[in-house]
Amino acid sequence: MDADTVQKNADLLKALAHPTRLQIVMELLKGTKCVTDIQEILPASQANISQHLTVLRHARLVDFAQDGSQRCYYVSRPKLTSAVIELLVEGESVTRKSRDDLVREKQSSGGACCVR
Amino acid sequence: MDADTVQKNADLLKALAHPTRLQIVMELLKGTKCVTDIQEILPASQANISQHLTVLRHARLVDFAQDGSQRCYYVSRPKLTSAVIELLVEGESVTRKSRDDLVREKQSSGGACCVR
DNA sequence: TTATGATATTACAATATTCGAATATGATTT
DNA sequence: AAATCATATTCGAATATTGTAATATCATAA
Repeated sequence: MDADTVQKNADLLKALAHPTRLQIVMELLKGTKCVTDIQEILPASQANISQHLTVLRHARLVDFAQDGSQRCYYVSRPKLTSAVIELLVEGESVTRKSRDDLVREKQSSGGACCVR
Repeated sequence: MDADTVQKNADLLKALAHPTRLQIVMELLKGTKCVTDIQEILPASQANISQHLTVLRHARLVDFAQDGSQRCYYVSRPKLTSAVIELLVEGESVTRKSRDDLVREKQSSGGACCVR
């Protein structure tokens, strides 16, 4: 990943990294919704939801189709977002390694490790 | 996902959502490294790298094993982090839908859509 | 065309993040 | 014990994010 791509991907993650925005995306993955629909589901004001949708839109994670006075929002990169959310839901447990574990790893797998 | 889990997962994403931290994790996925090793790879100061490692550690994304005066950092949830990074590298292209697309989706898939 | 419903924008205060500079801590070597 | 290497912490200024309140826009209905 070149520096520019790293920055873009960090920005993408940042857009997802807010509880309200994460919930909005999860709801939209279930189906297209307008702002009012989202308001009925999440405990946030209309203005606030609209602001979060703007952030998600700028990150190109969601988009909308206009339907009269409503805007039907949908997830514009559903595979990416649903896969990330799946991974979060799975919730890998934390691995702890001792110095000795690292020494052993260095032995077996060639040596890409800082341990002596 | 209950409210508490949403918050925790948003925090996890936030820890990853910084270019320097994302790069640190990518480097550590290649192999355990101490702070000095990371300094030689990334364009950031010692203090700054240490600060970012603290953030990653608090998010339980990395941990270290002490080796004398060095700290060998490693990724403590490698499946989660490598899978997320894989997805970012793949880079799903953005889908754009018209109102008519949404109407059609509503027709076929039952009706979980806000469109008329 | 006035009213209303749906959504966006602006302004602003509160809070959080970021990074550099300086300093501290802890282990190892001399 | 003093010097040195590896790393962490603290402080503070700059910047960014967040939420609320108020207002604006825009489409439709009356």
